[in-house]
Amino acid sequence: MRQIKHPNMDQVELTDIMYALSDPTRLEIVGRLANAGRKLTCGELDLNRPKSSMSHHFKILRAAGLVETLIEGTEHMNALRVAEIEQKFPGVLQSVLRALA
Amino acid sequence: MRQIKHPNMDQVELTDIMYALSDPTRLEIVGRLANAGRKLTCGELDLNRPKSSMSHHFKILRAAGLVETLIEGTEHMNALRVAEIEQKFPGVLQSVLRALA
DNA sequence: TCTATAGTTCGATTATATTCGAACTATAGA
DNA sequence: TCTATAGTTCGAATATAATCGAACTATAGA
Repeated sequence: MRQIKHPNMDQVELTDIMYALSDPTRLEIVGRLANAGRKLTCGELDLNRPKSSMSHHFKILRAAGLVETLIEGTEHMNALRVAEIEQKFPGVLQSVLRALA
Repeated sequence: MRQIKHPNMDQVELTDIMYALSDPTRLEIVGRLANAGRKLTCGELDLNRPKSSMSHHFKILRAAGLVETLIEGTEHMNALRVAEIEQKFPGVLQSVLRALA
């Protein structure tokens, strides 16, 4: 598996996004990715949880189209798909990020 | 029980709102309330589901601060708390409503 | 006071999510 | 080729949610 697969925006439902953002841990991840302004590894987020739990949450964030993960060496670099989400659902992610800040 | 209790906005968490909006049935209810532009009874929504199921979803929408229910006679009149939600979490509900339309 | 109506509550069933340890995969670097 | 590192997958336990029938509450109107 060379790179992780991500959904196209036209496959993403609003309910997927709402669901992904309904968990405090995932909202925390999203907030940190937004604040970082650069790609972060899962480890850098350090939410004090087992790797398998983090992996689970990232899977859901990816499925919702919120996060893009690029494999670089042994690390997985994560970024928010802000622009794409913004185009599909204008204002939704941006207003959530504003609410988090 | 004269009137139904609703949470103050300062008791409402963003995760509550995201969770409430993550269910297709509830998103449908929210969309219809927004489009109606007036208070609707549960029955008027007519989503073809048992009363107990509808009541369950309304309970969650109320707990999330999204819906306000006023008892008038035997009917429960429901409205979105658009202005209050907008003040607490600017843009969140509005952008979701735009995405639904 | 009786009846119909609107919605809630209760309780049980089923479905879906969360959590996390253990085993696994893939890559970098020695 | 060996080892360490980063993250995924698997599996099982536990928790939370959705669904809906049946019984209940409250009000309007006859």
